[in-house]
Amino acid sequence: MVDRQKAMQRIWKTVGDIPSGRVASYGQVADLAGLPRRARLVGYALRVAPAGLTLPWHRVINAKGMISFPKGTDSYARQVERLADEGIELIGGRIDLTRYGWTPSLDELLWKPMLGRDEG
DNA sequence: CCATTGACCGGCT
DNA sequence: TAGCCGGCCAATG
Repeated sequence: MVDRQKAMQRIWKTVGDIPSGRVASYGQVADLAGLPRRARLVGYALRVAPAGLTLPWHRVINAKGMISFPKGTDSYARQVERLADEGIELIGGRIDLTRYGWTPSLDELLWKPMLGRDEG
């Protein structure tokens, strides 16, 4: 249906739509990008993303609410720090999805501005 | 072409 | 919380 390249572009766009202070799972990003069951492709797309493309990759975590990089790696540390900068903290290595999980409204799905939204 | 390896997911124990 | 399993899809040897 969708070319791999096109699919990845959709993924990059969707990731770019995740508001600051919120997180989305790989599966959720795939779903919002119109690519159900393609969570793994999201991970791949982020990995091969062009260096010139600045994406909020740190806002993408796995469905368990945990960072998918092995703990102790530099990547893991960077992600934790970036999340902390946005007020997102880990408790027991996990992020509270009910609190920080991105729940895009219909408006957000239709017109996709990069306006930050106030958070509770 | 088969096997292995991922920035994954959901269900079950 | 932690582990195992089957499903999923793309890249690599």
